[in-house]
Parts: sequence; structure tokens; C-alpha cells
Amino acid sequence: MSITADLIRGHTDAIILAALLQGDSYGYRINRAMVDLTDGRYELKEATLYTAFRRLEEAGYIRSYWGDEATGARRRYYAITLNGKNAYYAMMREWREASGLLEKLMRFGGTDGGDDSTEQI
Amino acid sequence: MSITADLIRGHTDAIILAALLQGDSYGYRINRAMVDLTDGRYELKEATLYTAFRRLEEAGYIRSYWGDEATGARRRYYAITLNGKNAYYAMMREWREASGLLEKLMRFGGTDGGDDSTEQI
DNA sequence: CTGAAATACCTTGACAGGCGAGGTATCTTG
DNA sequence: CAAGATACCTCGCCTGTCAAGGTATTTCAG
Repeated sequence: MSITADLIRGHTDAIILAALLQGDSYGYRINRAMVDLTDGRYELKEATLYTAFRRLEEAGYIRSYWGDEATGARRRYYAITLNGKNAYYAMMREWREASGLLEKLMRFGGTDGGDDSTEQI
Repeated sequence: MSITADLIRGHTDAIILAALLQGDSYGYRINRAMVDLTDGRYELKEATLYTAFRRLEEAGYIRSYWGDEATGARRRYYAITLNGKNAYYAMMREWREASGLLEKLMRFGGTDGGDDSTEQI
């Protein structure tokens, strides 16, 4: 089944920026790409996605403009800015460090002293 | 500098359970172990820690009891339960899957279709 | 002896991100 | 014509984090 929300929390921005690194895109399509890439195990919920777009635009990491397609529903396209790219690389560095730490912490919580009572039930 | 909270968010429970897999321990010590293991780059804040203890105990993943040390401040020890161990293994499986997906999504957001406008500024 | 720091616990209230539910409008297809 | 896909958006709740504040005990420098 799908990944729990909290494991994803905080990564939404990086995911969206990564998608936009490939070129301008719009909400619905980015969402679809996520589902496809993960074989349906992960989906950016719409409310989350659009909230993130607004957050990212406010931060100056993306710009938006309306598409001019004559056919189909109107689309709001997003483009990553220079600041956005820099932010993305920073997020990736953070992610690498954090996941390394997490791996270490979760593999071995390490109370290390090992003297106290260790009775189990 | 320290890792941002949101990257760690949701992993607190797994971290605590991992620590308790090594044997019973108490809040202050677990916290110290985290700081030591990560060279100070990550710290479980006290409020977060004690909130998590209550959450985990309520879920039946840990049990608690007061230590009987004659010296020093009183300590509340925590022990992981069978349910807690199972939960820990489940969390680890989830983490493995989620981090794999995340890695994929963040490395390549993949709008894949690559037909639309791709102008950048 | 005194006062600061360390050990050890705990609660309250605010905040931020995720998302269920609900809504709008257009186009396609049976 | 109705249903479903495409495409956008908002409101309000929930949950986990944490700054700030608090208690009590022990240790140790001055």
C-alpha cells in the first residue's frame, strides 16, 4: 500500500522542484508522473500539491503562467527559478545527510552503556 | 548544522524503538545517545521525545516503570514490547521502501512526456 | 555553605504541512 | 445526454514538532 504521509512530509517541495528541473509542467501532470514512477505506491494529494505550489512560488523557487492551449481545460504551468534550483540542490544535500543519520539511528539506537536492567517481557 | 525537523519528522518513533531494542533505557539517556551518535547534528527535542513516549505507550509498543536508583534524579525506564518490535520492523520496511521511492522521485521528477513548452528563464 | 550546572522529568500552546471533502469548468466518449 | 477524464482551487481538521516554562535532585567549584 501507499507510503505513510509522515515519511513523505517535508519532501514534497524537493519532489516538485525535481520534476520541474526536467522542464516546465503543471499540477495534474506532475501528479500523474509521481503515480506512474512509483507504480501507484505514492501520490501527491491534490490539496498538498497546490499548497506546495503556492508555498514554493511565495519563496521565489518557482514561477507560474497560464498555458495557452486552445483545447482542454486551462493549465497553470510552473517553471523553476535559479533560486529554486539552488534550493533543490541544498535540499538534496540535506536529504543525503539526513537519510544517512536516520539509517544509523534506526539501525542502532545505541544506548551503548548497556549496564542497567535489561529484563524484557 | 543540524538537520531540519521535517526531514526527520515521522521517524521519531522508529528511532526510539530502535534505541529500546538494545535494552531498557530512559529519556535523558536516549536523547544523549542520539546527540553522540550524530555528532550533535541531530537532537530529539525533549518535548518531542516525551510526547513520543506517551504515544508509543498508548499504542502498546513500549511499557514504562520507575527506576529504583537510590542516587540521582528518578528515572522512568521504558521497555519495548513484542508489539513494539513488530511495529519497528514494519517501520523499517516502510522506511526502506519510502526512501527508495523518494530517491527516485527527487533524482528525476520525470514529466516524461516531454512535448509541451520547455522554455526556461 | 552557596550557587550554578548537570541530571532527569513533565506540560502548555502555537505552528506548519498533509489531506479529506467539497467545489468549479471543460472536453471526450459511449 | 450522462459519465468520466482533465484540470484547477479552497476550507478546516489532524498530527507531530518544539519553544518556553516548570519541578526536583545531585554534584562541584569557589
